[in-house]
Amino acid sequence: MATMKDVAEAAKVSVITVSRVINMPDKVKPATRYKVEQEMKALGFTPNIAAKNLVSRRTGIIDVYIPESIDLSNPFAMHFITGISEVLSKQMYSFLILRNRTHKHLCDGYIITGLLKDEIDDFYRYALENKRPIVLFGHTELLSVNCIDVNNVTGASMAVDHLINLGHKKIAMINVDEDKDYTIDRLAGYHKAFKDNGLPIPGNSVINAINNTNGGYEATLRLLKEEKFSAIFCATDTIALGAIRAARDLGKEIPKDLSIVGFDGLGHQLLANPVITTVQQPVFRIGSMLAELLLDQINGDECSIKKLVEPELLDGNSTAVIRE
Amino acid sequence: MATMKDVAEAAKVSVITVSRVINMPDKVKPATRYKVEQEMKALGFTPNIAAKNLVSRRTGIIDVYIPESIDLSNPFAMHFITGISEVLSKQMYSFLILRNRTHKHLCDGYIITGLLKDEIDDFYRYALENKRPIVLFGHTELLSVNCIDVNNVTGASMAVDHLINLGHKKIAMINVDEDKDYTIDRLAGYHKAFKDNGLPIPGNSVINAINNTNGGYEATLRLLKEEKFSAIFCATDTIALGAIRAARDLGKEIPKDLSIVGFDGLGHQLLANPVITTVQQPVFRIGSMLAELLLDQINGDECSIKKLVEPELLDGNSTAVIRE
DNA sequence: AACGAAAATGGTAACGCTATCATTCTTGTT
DNA sequence: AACAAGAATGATAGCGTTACCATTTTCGTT
Repeated sequence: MATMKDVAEAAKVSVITVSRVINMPDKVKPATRYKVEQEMKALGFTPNIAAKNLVSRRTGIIDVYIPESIDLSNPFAMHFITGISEVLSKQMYSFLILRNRTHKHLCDGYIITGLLKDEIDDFYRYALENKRPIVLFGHTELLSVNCIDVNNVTGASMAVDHLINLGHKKIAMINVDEDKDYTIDRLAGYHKAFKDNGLPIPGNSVINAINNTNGGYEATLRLLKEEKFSAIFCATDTIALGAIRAARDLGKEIPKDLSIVGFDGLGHQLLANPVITTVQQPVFRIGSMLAELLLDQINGDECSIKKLVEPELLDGNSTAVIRE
Repeated sequence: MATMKDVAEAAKVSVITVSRVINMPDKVKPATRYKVEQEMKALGFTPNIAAKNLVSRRTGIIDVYIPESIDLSNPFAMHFITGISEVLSKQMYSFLILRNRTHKHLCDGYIITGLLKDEIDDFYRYALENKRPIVLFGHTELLSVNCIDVNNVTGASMAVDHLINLGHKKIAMINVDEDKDYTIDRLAGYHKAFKDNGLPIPGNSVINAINNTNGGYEATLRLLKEEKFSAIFCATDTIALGAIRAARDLGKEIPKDLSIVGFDGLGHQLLANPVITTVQQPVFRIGSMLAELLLDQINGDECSIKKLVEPELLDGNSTAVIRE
């Protein structure tokens, strides 16, 4: 493997000039630069990342924390990771997907997602100690943690708006049974839609469930036993899946007898029946934005960004105009 | 950040002894080892990977080549990557997903997938030059390339067997229009099933298609125009999706009028109707096996392994007993 | 107690790169 | 032609680890 020394000898310059051709080409006279570049090509020179990292005190690795509760095999997670990967690999960074917080490891920065408030605080302290920047998919008030989140409030309100526009008034919500920002915000969006449309916020219409298909299934059974709802807004697509199964088991046809909207945009609904109407999070874009933000921070940009991106309503066929 | 020197001073030993505690603990007297370990904990010492890599001439990075033609967002790809990630991160290796072959980059080894025969040859030459091991998801006769592949022959024959057992005799196949090992093998498996069941291999029953839903759609229209088939074996689930749409557009009910089997196991068919009967590849396991094999090779094991893993038939409801 | 072999430990030089400061070469101005 | 100021280049040290060889310690044997 050719080193800078080899290139330097071949081009009859010093190693440091070769280094400059790579890192600050403007500082090298065009003629010298050309000669060096020719020799680099001829020798098939590739810089040794380990050496570079050693001297610049970097590892070249970004830790991506995704808790085990998030299924990596769903397209939602994958798009996110692909977005990150796209940006990082261009900058010769590589990344490690870590599944639990105890797996501590030296890296240049963290992309974290899906953690609870106090977990983020822990992380923040740990990262501050090591002077490593953090970016977060989500939201926190902690300084020097750049965040990007989907606007869960407007997202949820779009979903419920859609139902209201179809004539629904008795709209229930199945929320996720966890104290996270997104659950609070989606609930707020649910309320907002009623308010925006000049409707009273219904009582006894929100029920909590564990975020899996079973949770959605059972919540729906409970929900439809007591009150008569014509539509359900599910805080996640996974819950919506369970809701649809439960409704069918109760003999209801979807969307004729019951409209259902989800949230997330799991994708791959190719042969699904019904295709769930859902609020899609642009996770690919969020992943790449977070990676860019993190690299900026690593390179010394002291910006503090708390950004919300707007999701999009994907109309499927799990919703219909209410029957009179 | 604490270095070995700090630990050495604190424990009143030399740096090299600290190094030995980490890399060859047996060579250090228990009392010394204990003292060093205590100090490592107290100082929160983590070895500097860059320095380790520099001196041991490694990069700590594995390049994973997945051609752009493979959609990273499908669960199939994701399980594969997760399998790789699981193994590598335990050994403090990290990985880069590369999407085209021109993106050449120094690494400790390659995991490659989805390449054509001559592309593998190219790769092989390049990797040999750099003395970097390769493992392949697929098959090749090249020495020192360890391969793991799904047994596409038995997989395809399982699928067709299943149809034959349901009473089907006029079984068509839609194969992928590419000259890859898996297409050849799945075709061979199709033939094998007839032979195993003592049936004659039908003529004019195999048609090629581009590997996407449109390809499957159009191939099915062509197929059903001429001959009367009661079942179709699709070489991929993606083609099967298109086939189902085409059949429906021709007014056929599935599985009543036409049985369809796919191959791959894309997953996430939660609300799908029908759920495609398919041959599932254990991609997670293949990913982790490949990663382990590669690490073994990097550590000097000169083993040559060409292994086939057996896929599994997942029964959905896109197949039914033939109507008389 | 003296000796030798084996175990345990240490000193020093790399690994390939960049930072820092020093030196040489250009160029424009008087 | 002389000079200053800036551009271009170079010499050297050091990043944190391991490899190699040298030295010291330990322990059983005579």
